[in-house]
Amino acid sequence: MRSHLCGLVDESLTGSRVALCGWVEAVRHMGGLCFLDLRDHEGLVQVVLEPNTPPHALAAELRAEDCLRVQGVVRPRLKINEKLRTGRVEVLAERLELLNRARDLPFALHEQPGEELRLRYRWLDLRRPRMQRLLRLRARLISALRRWLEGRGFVEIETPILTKATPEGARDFLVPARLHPGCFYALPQSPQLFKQILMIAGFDRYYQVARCFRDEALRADRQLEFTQLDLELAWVEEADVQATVEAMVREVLAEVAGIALPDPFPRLSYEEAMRRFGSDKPDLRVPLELRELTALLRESGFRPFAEAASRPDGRIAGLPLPGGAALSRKQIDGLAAEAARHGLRNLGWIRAEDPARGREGLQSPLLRHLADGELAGIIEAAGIRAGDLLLLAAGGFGEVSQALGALRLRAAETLGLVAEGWRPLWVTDFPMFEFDAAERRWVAVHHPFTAPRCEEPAELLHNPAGMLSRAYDLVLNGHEIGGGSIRIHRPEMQQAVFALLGIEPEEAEAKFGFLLEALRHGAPPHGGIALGLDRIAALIGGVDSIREVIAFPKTTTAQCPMTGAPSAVAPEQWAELHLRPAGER
RNA sequence: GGAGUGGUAGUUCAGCUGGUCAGAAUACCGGCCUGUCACGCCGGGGGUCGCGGGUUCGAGUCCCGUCCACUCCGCCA
Repeated sequence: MRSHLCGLVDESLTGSRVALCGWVEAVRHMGGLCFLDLRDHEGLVQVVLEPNTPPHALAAELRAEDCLRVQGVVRPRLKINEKLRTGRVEVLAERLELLNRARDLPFALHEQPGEELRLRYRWLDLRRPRMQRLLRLRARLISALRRWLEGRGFVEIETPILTKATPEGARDFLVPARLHPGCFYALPQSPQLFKQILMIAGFDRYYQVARCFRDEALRADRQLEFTQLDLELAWVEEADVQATVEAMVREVLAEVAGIALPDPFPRLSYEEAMRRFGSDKPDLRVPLELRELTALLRESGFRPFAEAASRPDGRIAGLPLPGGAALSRKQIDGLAAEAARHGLRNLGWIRAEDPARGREGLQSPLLRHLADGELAGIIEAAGIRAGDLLLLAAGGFGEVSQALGALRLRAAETLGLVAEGWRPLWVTDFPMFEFDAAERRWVAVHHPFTAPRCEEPAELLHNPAGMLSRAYDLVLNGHEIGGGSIRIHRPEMQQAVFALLGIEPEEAEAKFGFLLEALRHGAPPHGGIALGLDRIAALIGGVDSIREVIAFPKTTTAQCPMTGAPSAVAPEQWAELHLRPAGER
């Protein structure tokens, strides 16, 4: 009612009698006149009380954030303040009704309190125009996605929240099963297996706005529970899924946020992404690229370079920063610290005053270690010009790539090189497995249900290290907003993957028997994707944290300042669930 | 599990190498103000300096521990 009426109050109603509800944003007195700013979600509506009218007595008692109903006549305003968006409408009040009195608030709505306070008093925080905008944007996004999918034959099917624990992947949230002592349900990390079952069940275009749960550390872009747009299609290959998702994302983001995305999205292999950008989710708004120096420095007289270049997995790479010579020593140290955070102990750099003068035109702690030819080769290979700075890293491929990838982003920000706009891309050709050195076994890069790039299980078993998968990630401006794959639809291949992951046949039957059995009943080829709705909403809303687009998020210690969750429960509840508090026997 | 930054009035913050450092703005309370819109002017109240311990003649300040918030690494199939 409030929004409805407020929405109707505009200048076209001049002279009309209206009733509207809202919070009193501010009360101002000027002689016998009183001005109230009544706030709806769009902004402020001004209410005027003239001297000595009955409502005035009440108005004198009002304070900010009281809840009020006003009846009166809309009249032309005398002044307008475009900057503050107030004074758009003036209502001469005939009757004021105080619906609910507000006590002093812990913070004024125009103030900028810390995040903990905002979360504790989330009902106040959410009243503010910024949060109204973000949550309404999120709602429009989800609504538009649903409409798009519904229009193309996708069926939304709900899958269980209480389900079965999965052995791999993230840590599960477990729910004790009262009716089955010692047994637990798990909250889903994703509806992955259910949607594959739905493909086998003949729902060949499924989607779900699905809440997912992972008991892992929280971050600006990670919450314990988050929302995926989960999709799956039968009888498809990579290009089909990608074309569908691309069209959906392109059309929906244009509709809800006026964002124009390229058609088609560029594709980049995982290998090329790591080589050129040092990341599997490169931000293409940044015009910087890594340069390969490994071969050039294989014979270097500088031991660290020669050693790194001779390692089988070694890499020496440079990151040229145009105009980077202007960076201060302190700023370079800051970049080195960033590299250290990503596991790179020594960051080399060469500052190019005038590379045409050879060694004389360069500044670097490395100068005395490198021969003239090497220096010239590096400058040439990296494309260094006067005024540039070259960052250098040597070591293992992953370590060097990741560190320079992080520096690429950091330096671009420092140098103001991040372009405006929206740059999506697909990252494809991921490896099927990577070797976990600590646990000395293969682990799935995507997940164990992802199809490999081969037809026969024997091929996979013969070459797990070199096998690529049929997975793909969707990246937007350096953020992974979705990941998916073509799935395994033959039980023999699924068993081969389980075997490579060290899951014994009996274990596989116990944990995934239902999937293997379903695959044996004529499973069609299928594939899909899951998009991170929180991340997409945050991106198009222009905010840095998904907490800003979640109504009631958790803090980084996984607590809710508003409700106090999680909290202790009574001993009777422990007993009922066949549990004992830690420490008791 | 690890690293970093922060925690001082309701709120946002200042407070240097330990010694009038208990401060500002805003909010709140009282008074004044006939077109205000973060109104303005005058006056007033308000703090366990996150918590615990230590060093010192003396700690908001230094040290140790701890809790909380945020960022990052690990982790997130």
